[in-house]
Amino acid sequence: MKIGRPKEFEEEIVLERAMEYFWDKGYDNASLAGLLKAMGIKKSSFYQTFESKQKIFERCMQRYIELGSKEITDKLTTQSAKDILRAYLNRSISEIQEYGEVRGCLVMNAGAECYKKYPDISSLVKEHFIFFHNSFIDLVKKAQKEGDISKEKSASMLASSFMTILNGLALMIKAGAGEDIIHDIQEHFEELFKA
Amino acid sequence: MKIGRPKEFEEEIVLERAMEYFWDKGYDNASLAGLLKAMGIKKSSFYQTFESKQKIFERCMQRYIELGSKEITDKLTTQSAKDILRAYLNRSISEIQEYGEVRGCLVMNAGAECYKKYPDISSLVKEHFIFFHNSFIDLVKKAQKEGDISKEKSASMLASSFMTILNGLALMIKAGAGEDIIHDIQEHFEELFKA
DNA sequence: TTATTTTTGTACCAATTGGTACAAAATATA
DNA sequence: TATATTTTGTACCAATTGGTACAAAAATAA
Repeated sequence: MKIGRPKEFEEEIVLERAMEYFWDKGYDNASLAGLLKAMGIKKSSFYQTFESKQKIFERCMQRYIELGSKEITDKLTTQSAKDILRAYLNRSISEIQEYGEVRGCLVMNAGAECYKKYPDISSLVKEHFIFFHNSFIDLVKKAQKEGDISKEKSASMLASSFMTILNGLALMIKAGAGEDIIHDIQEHFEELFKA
Repeated sequence: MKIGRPKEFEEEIVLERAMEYFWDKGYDNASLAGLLKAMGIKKSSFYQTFESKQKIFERCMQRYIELGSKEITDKLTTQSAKDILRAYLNRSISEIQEYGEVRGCLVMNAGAECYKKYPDISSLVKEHFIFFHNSFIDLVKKAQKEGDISKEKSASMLASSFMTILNGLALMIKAGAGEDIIHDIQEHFEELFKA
């Protein structure tokens, strides 16, 4: 067995708790104190295991993407690609309806927040951004192949537009958009992604 | 004449300097020290004239909207409504091309940043949000009347979509979107707002 | 049991935050 | 000139920030 005093927590579990906390609060507004409380570990354990606030945040973004990718591949066995795209849009909407809050995308939020302030995080976000974009291109292409989205528009353009709408909607809701405007956006989505 | 020692600055001027600073930095990330430096006044003058960081920020949002509205009415004498809409979209794009930075909309940024953290600012943003939306509805209706946008889609839906794209684009650029994706969004705009 | 290794708890730290207190300076009125 | 009024400059403040130091605790290996 491993020598020395054993860890009293599982790294993966407390990492995902940190991820949820960062997702709620963003980067700067996530205080170390709150983070430790959310993770259920003490400061010394935190710094020994995760090195710094920035380092664990970067790991949280990575974990966020891993979990998201896994979710898509899982859903693809039972849902159409277009339904998955629609589900992304409806996520912010049901969040606000059920919990009264919107979180948006952890990584894209970090992109906006850390822009011009934390270059390391920003460039990591930029890498992830490309991954997101490619994932959406794949989904659009699949939906086009399945006949649910017209093949007249390019998959790249539709993926870009979709990401823009997705992130724009979350921001709009945070800024105070009500049911009527949310409905407008849904209509816009159906119009853009018609067969 | 007014009794007592005279002010060494003009309130309106330093207010607009504060507005620019907040526009660059956001709310939390705008430090009092930086704000004072940008405004060119001392702490005591600041607190006597503007009361608090939050109060001056609220005044900055108000000023931002006043200046924006004035800009639109000015442009409407020489430009078509559709060109003004297009100019909004191109603003973020030329910002990134010329200065290498994107600021987005001061008020909408505040909406995202202050969401669930500063209820007073959030509810003020919500008020302004409605004003923005109505302004865009007016512009769309005008463009429809001028024959530059199809009358088949509702003005409200187009205004909502436009705001979403506008704010989504700024966020996308901050998160690392490159020229190709920006081009995709421009294409999407022209497609959505065709005659 | 003793020595070694690792984790955990607590106390501490310098820097920064927005905001206040108060005296000094600059003006108008009497 | 003396007094009232307002602005400005400086010193200060408590609270919070992310991060470090170090001893106590808990395990294995000898």
